[in-house]
Amino acid sequence: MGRKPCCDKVGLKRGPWTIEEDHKLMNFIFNNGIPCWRHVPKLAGLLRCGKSCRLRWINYLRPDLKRGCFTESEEDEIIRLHSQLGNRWSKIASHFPGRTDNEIKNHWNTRIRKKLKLLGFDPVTHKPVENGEKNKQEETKSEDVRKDDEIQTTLDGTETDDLLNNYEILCGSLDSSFSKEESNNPSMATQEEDCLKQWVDCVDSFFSWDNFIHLEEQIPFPWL
DNA sequence: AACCACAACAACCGCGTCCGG
DNA sequence: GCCGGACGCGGTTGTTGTGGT
Repeated sequence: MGRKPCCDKVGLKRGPWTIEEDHKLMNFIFNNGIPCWRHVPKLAGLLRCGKSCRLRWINYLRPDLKRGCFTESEEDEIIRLHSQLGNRWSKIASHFPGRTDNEIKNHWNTRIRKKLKLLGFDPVTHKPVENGEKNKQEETKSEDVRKDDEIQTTLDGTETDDLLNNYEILCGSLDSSFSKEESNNPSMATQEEDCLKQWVDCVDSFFSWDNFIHLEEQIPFPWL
């Protein structure tokens, strides 16, 4: 029963990636593309499994990643998409160029879910929590959590009722098509440009580019 | 200054799906 | 159509950072 592990784990490194490992992986992918993740670690000289390399590349090293906090409008769209798609993070992420499913999932679990709960909505169904159920939940809350909730009931001075209204308006427009919005979005090109700039700034400060040999000649970047 | 609790994020794990043989 | 390998996804865990006591 069960699947074979994706790789022989003996002797493989785990945990946080070092700069040197990132460097090796990036250098390899820039020079060779991604032939087969299973072979990448060996060819790149890394003691990692292919899955780990893939994850690192997708979630952290990819040039088109947009790092930084989620904007309010991004959060709103995440909520809206989640109400439509559920926990299909990759599908949700596909609507946010430069954002990864992991990033969105983490943001949902750490912030948005709490926000919805505080507003009295079930983050799974996106429906208002029943009063009885809510009361039951309230009873089981610790004193500390309740205090926390009291503070949070007004966010930035906005009354909870207003927030509820906003949320309902948000969810009320579920029919609008995303692809249509995207295609009509004039800021999309500048967003991509910003992503690239951000990434270059980020990598610049992170690595010594002297270590890359004639990078511009070797990287098959589509924009070069 | 030291400790603790919590939040945020990175990374791992296991399963489902896809695809080529 | 079946099988097995590889990839992708979503849930979960681990690690690090930060604020409070």
